[in-house]
Amino acid sequence: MADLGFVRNESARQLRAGRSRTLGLVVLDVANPFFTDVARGAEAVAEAKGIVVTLYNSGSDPEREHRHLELLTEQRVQGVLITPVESGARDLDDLAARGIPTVLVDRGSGRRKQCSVAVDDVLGGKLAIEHLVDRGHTQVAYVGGPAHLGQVRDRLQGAREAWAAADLPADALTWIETSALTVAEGREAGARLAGIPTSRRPAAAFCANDLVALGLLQHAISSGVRVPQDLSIVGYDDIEFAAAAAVPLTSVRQPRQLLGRTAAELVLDEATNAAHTHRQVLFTPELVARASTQG
Amino acid sequence: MADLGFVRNESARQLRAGRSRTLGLVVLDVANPFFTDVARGAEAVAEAKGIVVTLYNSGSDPEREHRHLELLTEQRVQGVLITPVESGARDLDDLAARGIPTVLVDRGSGRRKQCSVAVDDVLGGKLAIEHLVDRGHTQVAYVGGPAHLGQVRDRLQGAREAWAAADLPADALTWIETSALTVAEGREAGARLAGIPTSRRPAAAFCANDLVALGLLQHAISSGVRVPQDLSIVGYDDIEFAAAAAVPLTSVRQPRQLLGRTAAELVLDEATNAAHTHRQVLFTPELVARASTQG
DNA sequence: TTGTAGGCGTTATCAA
DNA sequence: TTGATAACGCCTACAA
Repeated sequence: MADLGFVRNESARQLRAGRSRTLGLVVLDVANPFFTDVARGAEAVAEAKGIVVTLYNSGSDPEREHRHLELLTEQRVQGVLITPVESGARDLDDLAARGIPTVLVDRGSGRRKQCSVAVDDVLGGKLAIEHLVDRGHTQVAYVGGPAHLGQVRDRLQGAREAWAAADLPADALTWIETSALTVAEGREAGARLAGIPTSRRPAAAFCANDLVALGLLQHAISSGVRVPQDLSIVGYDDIEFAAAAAVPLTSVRQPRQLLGRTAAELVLDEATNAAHTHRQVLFTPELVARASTQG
Repeated sequence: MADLGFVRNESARQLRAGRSRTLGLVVLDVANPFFTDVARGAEAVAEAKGIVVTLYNSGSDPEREHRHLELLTEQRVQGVLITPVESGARDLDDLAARGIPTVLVDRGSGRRKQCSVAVDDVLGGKLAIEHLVDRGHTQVAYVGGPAHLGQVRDRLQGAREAWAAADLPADALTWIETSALTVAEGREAGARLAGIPTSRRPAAAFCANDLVALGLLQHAISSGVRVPQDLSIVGYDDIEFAAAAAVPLTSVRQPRQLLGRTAAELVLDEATNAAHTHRQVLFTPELVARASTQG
C-alpha cells in the first residue's frame, strides 16, 4: 500500500476512462432554498451509486451558465442536471449533440431531445389565482421576472387563464416585473406597488417565487400595510421559510427533493442504460393556504 | 477552428498542466443560506480570475466530507475552502501535507498550518447572552448541536463566560443539545423545552444558528407560546430570513459574503504567490436586536 | 502469477 | 514558422 502520501490522479483516470465520476448540477440561484432542496434530492440518489454531485451557480446569467456548461463538457461529466436560464438556449442543443446525458430541471423540454423533470407551472399559476379569486379579489398583481425565465412566463400564463376563466377584465391583473427572483427585488416591488394610486392598487399579489413574496411581505410590514387585510400574498415553491414568515405565506408547493431525485435517476439511467428513452416527467403542484391570504 | 463539434478535454489538460482551474468549497449544509452567501462571496472573487467555484455539501457528515476532500485532492484543484465538520480532522493535515492551498472557513485554525477566515464565535456567544441578561433573564437555554462542531462549542463557551461574568449560577444556563443545526431540530428542541417543568423552564433561548431559532419559533407559535413575552429567542448568523420571520429574530450577524471573498482571496494567493504566508483572519460579529427579544 | 507496453488528449520542447 | 515528439498518470491487455 502506497497509502502513505500517494493519491491517484483523477485527471489521468478520467482521461483513460473517458468520463468522470461526477454529476454537474447547475442552478439559477444557490441562495434560493428551493434549489438547495433539489440538490439534496439529487445528492441522495447519486451518492448511493458512488457518484458525486457538484453544484454550480449560474445566478441566472447566461454567460456564467455557458461557462459552467463548457467546463462540465470539458470535464466529460457523467451527466448534467440544469435549470436553464433561457429555455431555448443552444447550449442545451450542444449538450444533446455531444451525447452528454442531460436532464432539464424545473423546466419542460418541448423538444424531446432530453429528459426533463418539471412541475406544472401553468397549473400552479392557475391554483394561485383561483385561490385569490375565490376570496373575492378583482384587482391582482403578478410579481416576478425577468420575463425570459420560463417559470415566470408559465406561472403568469396560468394566472391569466384562470383570470379569464373567472370573467375578470384582463387589465385588472397587473404584471409588476422584477429583474430577479430575490428578496431584495420583492421589497423593491413592494415600493412600486405602493406607488399605484389607491383606486387602482391591487389588494392581492401573486409572486413568482417565495423569495419575492417574502420581500414583498417585509416591505408591507415595514410600511404599515396589513397582510392579509390590506394586501393578500401568494408565493410559489413553499420553501421551508414560507411557513415561518412574519405572516405565514400561502404558497404553491412543489415537490423539491423529489424533483432532484427523479432528475438524478433519469440522468444516471441515460448514462448507464443503453435502452434509455427520454422522458418528460411532470409533477403536480399543490396550493398550501396560510395566513397571508386569510382575508 | 474546429469549433464545430470539438471540445478540448479538460482531463488531459489538467494531466499535462498538473492542476485544475477550479476551487472546491465544502460546506456543512448547502441548505443553510449562511453558506450559500459565503459561496457567493467566494464566487465573486474567483470568477474575476477565471476560476470556477464548485460547491460540495458535507451535510456535517465526516464520511462525506472525507470523500469530497479525497475527490478534490485527486482532481488536483487549485485550492480548497472548507468549513470542516471536526476541527481536528486529519484530513486537514493531509491537505496541508500535500501542499494543497486550503482555507478554513468559519473556523479558526489553531495549528497555523493553513489560513483561516472566521468570525469570533466566543464573542458572538457573549453578545447574545449579554443581550438577554440585560433584559433581565436569569434562566436561559442554549440550543444547538452536535457538540463536535466548533461553532456550537465556541458560542456556548462565550455564552458561559458572559453568564459567569453576570454572576449567574452556572446551572441556570441549560444546554439543549440538538443533532443538527436545522429548522426541524429547532422545532424538536421546542418540544423538549416545553417539557421542562414551568418552575425551571427558561424564558429565553440562545440558538446556535438561525435555522434552529426559526424552528424554535415555529414550535412556539404553533403551541401558543408567545414570543418574546413567554420566550425570548436569539439566533445566530442573521440570514436574510431572520428579519422576515413570524417574529423578527434578534440575531448575531456575521459578514457572510466577506467571509467567502476573503477566503477565496487567501486561497488564490497561496496558489499563485510564492511569498504567501498563512493568515488567520478574525472578523467581529455584531448583535442585531429585533422583536424576538423586545420583552 | 507478475510484469510491461501502449494509448487516452494536451502542451511544451526541440528539430527542421 | 511549422511540425513532429515526448511526457503527464492511469488502466487494460497481452506476454512472459
